[in-house]
Amino acid sequence: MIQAAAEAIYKYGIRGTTSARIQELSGLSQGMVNLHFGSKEKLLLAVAEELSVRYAEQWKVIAANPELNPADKLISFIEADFDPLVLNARDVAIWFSFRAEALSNPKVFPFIDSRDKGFRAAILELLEQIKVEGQYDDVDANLATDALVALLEGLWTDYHLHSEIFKPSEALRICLFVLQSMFPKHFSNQKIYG
Amino acid sequence: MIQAAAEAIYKYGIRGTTSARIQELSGLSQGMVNLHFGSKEKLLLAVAEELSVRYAEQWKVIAANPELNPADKLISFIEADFDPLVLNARDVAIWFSFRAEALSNPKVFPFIDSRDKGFRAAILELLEQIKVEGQYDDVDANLATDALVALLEGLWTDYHLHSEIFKPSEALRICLFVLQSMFPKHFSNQKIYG
Amino acid sequence: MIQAAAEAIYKYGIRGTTSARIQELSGLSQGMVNLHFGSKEKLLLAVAEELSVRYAEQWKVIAANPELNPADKLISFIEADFDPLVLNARDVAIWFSFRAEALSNPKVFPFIDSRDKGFRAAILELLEQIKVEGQYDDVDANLATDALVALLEGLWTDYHLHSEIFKPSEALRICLFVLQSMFPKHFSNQKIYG
Amino acid sequence: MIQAAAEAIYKYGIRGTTSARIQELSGLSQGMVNLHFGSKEKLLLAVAEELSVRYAEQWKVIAANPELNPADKLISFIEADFDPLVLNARDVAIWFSFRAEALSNPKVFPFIDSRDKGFRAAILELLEQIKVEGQYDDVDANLATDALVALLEGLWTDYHLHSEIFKPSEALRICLFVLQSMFPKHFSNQKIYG
DNA sequence: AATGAATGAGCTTTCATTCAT
DNA sequence: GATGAATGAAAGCTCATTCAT
Repeated sequence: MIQAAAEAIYKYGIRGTTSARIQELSGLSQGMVNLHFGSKEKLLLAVAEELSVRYAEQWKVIAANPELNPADKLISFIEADFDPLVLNARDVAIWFSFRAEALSNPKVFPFIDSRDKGFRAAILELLEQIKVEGQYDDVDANLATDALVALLEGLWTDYHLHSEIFKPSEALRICLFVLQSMFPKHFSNQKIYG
Repeated sequence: MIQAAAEAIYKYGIRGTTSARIQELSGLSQGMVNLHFGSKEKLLLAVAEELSVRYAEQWKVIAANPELNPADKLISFIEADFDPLVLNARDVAIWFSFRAEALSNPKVFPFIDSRDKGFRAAILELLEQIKVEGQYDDVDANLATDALVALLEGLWTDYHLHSEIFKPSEALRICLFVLQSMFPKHFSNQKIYG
Repeated sequence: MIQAAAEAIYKYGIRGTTSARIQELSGLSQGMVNLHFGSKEKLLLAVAEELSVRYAEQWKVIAANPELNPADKLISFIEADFDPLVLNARDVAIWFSFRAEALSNPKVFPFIDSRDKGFRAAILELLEQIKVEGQYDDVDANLATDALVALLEGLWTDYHLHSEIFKPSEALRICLFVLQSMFPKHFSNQKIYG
Repeated sequence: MIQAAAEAIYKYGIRGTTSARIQELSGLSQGMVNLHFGSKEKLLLAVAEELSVRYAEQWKVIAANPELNPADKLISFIEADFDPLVLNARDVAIWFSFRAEALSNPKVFPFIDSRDKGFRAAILELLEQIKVEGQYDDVDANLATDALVALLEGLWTDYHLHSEIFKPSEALRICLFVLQSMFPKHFSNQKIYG
């Protein structure tokens, strides 16, 4: 039913996501939504949570990998961000729907803000390691982190609006180009144009 | 009435923006929405258009200024992007509401996509000029443009979710830091930390 | 404005006859209806009255003609009933609209019932004269009157529903056929098939 | 609910038949109309259909009776036309309401025109048989049919406008009088005055 | 007298939710 | 637990009427 609700948000938008359409897409009975989730609103929150958990799980697996050096881990993070598991038209559309709801509906906030808490900290830690490794003394790791996080957000926005022409490989190149500008010793040319 | 509708979207979200609430916020009568806009939906489009036009006008004034050199013009673009005229809690919330609608409601798309068409071209032109000026031979102006546009988008997203703690000056620093990494001769340190 | 209202009833039906449509068809301003008629309802009554008066005037002119003998006067009555002045698609449609309203809206009743009062009496008088003239002893003039009046009503109904294929000459033949059956000496064959 | 809608049309006219009044008369909830009929308009069509079917069923039973000779069958037709099952104030009022709608709302036309198709053919067949039986060489069966059908229509109109004083027995006498005039051998005096 | 912007009661319809089965 | 007919609050919209100009 969470999938049906997700599909409904994607197809009809949050405003067009009615109980009837969720029911139609799920093939279940009318009463099911309220029986299992209490209300439509709670089902929508469950959709948000499902997305949030899926996104967090992915990068946490990478973060926990002891075999990767900081630069490779960072690239893995970025690649994961453009992985169809999380970056697909439906889920990104839902993500943006909840983002739009976040201000007027504080209950969804924790789910759509999940990037910010641990994710930013993980990026920051990597960039600080890279900074030390490469002796990039004039680089502010915090600024670089904010830049990278915002860049990823912006690329998701681009994907949301142009999912048909958006190329994940191109997005990756953009990120690597920025990283290369900041940390030239770690992110060499061939990785971008290879 | 456009203002009242905008306020309603901000306060109640797009889903909670009912005719009754628009009426309440405007202080006008029920019939006004349909009298002047034909339908609530058309009023919402008028809100989107108003935002779109306001945003476009601002950067076009800067683009048309012949006295600015490319680097200063670019900085003006970025500063304008964080100007309260366009970057304020209400309007950004509305912006995100329409972004979320864009996929399921193609009519709003032209208004929320306005950044992409002319704006990107203007940025690209500036970066190409800077590239030539500074002989940054290994910089791909297209990649840099995509990066900068995405960065601005991402910072807006950050503002949308954290408008109380977001500092425009910090956002500007992030942008300058990225530009400095790419075009060190043009965007010097003191501008960031000054 | 009465004409515009009549046109609206014809084009859109009584239910679809809104002030806006009357205004559009009249080319006048919104306020005119209330200014000159007090309310839309009163304008509709004026339409009914106009129709009623026009119908009554026509047969009364015939009734007042001293040169016609009873049989010819009766035929004139019938011919007048199928005259485009009263039997035209628009006016008959309006007639039926008000007939439908008559039960739930007693104010229109006098206008759409106008046939019954004087008209029936005039017919009865003619048939009684014809009966005496022709010594049709076994003909009940009252029955014949009711039959003829009902026949005319029924033919109007037929016209209302099939105005494109309805032929007034055929309707006249039907009436003459009935009259001939009742009063064979007065309404000869050749008049029907001539 | 069809009954409630019918009642509403009778009491308030088609214009006054609002969802609220149908609901009030039915004792059911607001949502019922749309739940079961999709829209108020479709419910009204269902009312028209119900009337149409009821009327058609009645005369078709008579038409299918092999025991009746043509003259008796014709009289049965006429009697059926004045039977309270179809000739009652409410249903005739509704009939006229839909007649008035027919021109501007083609969807109702099939239902209110049902008399014309099969009914006329059935009458014509009977009159042709009677004509042959009685050797009424100078009677045009088509004219007679048109006359009779129009007569019945006209008597319904009379009933619609004066249901309290209208006497079905009198209406029957009128019809028999006309038939007797046309086919004297088949429809004798005593049947009228008996 | 004439206008038409403005009004708001009342319309049809939608839809999340309930609850008897 | 599962169902879906039934509910009614609330939605968007229409439209006759008002009234300042």
